[in-house]
Amino acid sequence: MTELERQLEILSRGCVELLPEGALAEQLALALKVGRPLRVKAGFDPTAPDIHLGHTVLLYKLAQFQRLGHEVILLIGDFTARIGDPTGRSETRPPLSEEAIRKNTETYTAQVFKILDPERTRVVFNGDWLGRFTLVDLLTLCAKYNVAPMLTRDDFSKRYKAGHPIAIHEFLYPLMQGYDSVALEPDLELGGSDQTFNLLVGRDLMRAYGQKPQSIMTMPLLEGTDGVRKMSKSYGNYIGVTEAPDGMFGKVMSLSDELMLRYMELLTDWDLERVRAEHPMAAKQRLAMEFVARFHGREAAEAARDAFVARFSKREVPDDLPEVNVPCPQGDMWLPDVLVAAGMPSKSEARRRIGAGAVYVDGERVTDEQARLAAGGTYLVKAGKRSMWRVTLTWAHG
RNA sequence: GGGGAGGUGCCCGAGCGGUCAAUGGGAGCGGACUGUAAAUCCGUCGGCUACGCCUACGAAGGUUCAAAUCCUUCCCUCCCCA
Repeated sequence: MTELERQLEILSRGCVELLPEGALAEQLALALKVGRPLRVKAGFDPTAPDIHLGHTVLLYKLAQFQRLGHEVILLIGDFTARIGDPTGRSETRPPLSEEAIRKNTETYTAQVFKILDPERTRVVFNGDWLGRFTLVDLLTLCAKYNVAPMLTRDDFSKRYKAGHPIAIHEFLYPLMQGYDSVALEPDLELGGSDQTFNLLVGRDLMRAYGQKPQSIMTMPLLEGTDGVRKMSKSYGNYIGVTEAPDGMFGKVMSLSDELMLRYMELLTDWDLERVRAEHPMAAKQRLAMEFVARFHGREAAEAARDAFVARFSKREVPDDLPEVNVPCPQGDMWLPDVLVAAGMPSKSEARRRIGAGAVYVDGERVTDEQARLAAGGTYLVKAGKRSMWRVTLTWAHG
């Protein structure tokens, strides 16, 4: 396999589209011949405070470029975030405050370098040039694009036909994003598959400004832990990169087998054929380790795995059990009251769990709703697979 | 500007004077089976030591022995015409 083939294989893994066809191969061939790395741009609007695994699909791809020696430009859309990308929206986005953007930018950049090599990443902010745009600059920019292609976009055309408002500035979003490419002159821009239109506008604008148009690589939007909808905080199906090791490990372990392969495809460079031959659980543990290590380090990953295996595979009692101290005004306490004190949302819920046979005290299943625990003792209380505490009933005068 | 429809539990969505804490589906939760997977099956899904009581059907009032269901006002969504 030649170096060109090797790079092409790594880089094209998982991606949805490479436009125009064959462009990347040509660019790579030239880059290798001349010894000049490709300049790759990817933009992120700091519209949310934290990033999740879904965002890291692009970052991982950028890291792959880096490892092959290419130049990565990470564009922070601090200016474009103020408008908000209208892509896929059925209505105008509310604008973000500068304050929120600034804060998000901080956390973003911190989290991004868990994946990217900071030494080899150029971070730029589009506020640096878009913030200085004059009206003349803007008019020049606008003169280089047409309304017609804007209206062919699915989201805009739906809104237009339905008579829903499209604010003029929403047309400006793709133009500004495209202008970023004019300002940075990348060889290739990487984006989510929902960004295809915006990325193509970048090509058109570069051409219009007399530059060599960038090629385009789009990546799929990662499915969330439900395996259906795209990963998103608002769907609650996400794995955040700042999540605690144990929680992250557990979430990965509960992915379906099929989804696990999808995550591996997009977020690792592992040989999927080989993974398929493995026991799915072993493979999943490896993936969980990989993610935890990526964001929290090797040691944390090992600890998370050990805790997981002990707790769920061997069903041992974890040693970091939450300790709960419950003041007990009498000689003993009604079990549902104890459960509520430990963290159950309500006594009704506690009684339901007892009735369902989910409650164990010191390893013994309790099915009697009227059960009471004596004050002064410490008990191992379990109320379903995810709720377990070490409860101490402290005798206290009421 | 004119006309019409509607706001119900986490979500979707029935109910249109009592038998409604409110059918059904989804999500969630628990149990069984497991690899804390998927699939499947069963159960549960406002609160309260409960064959009863309290709080709930956009908000506030009102009519009734009795209202999610009727009336009034208000708030908010959506659709059609111009």
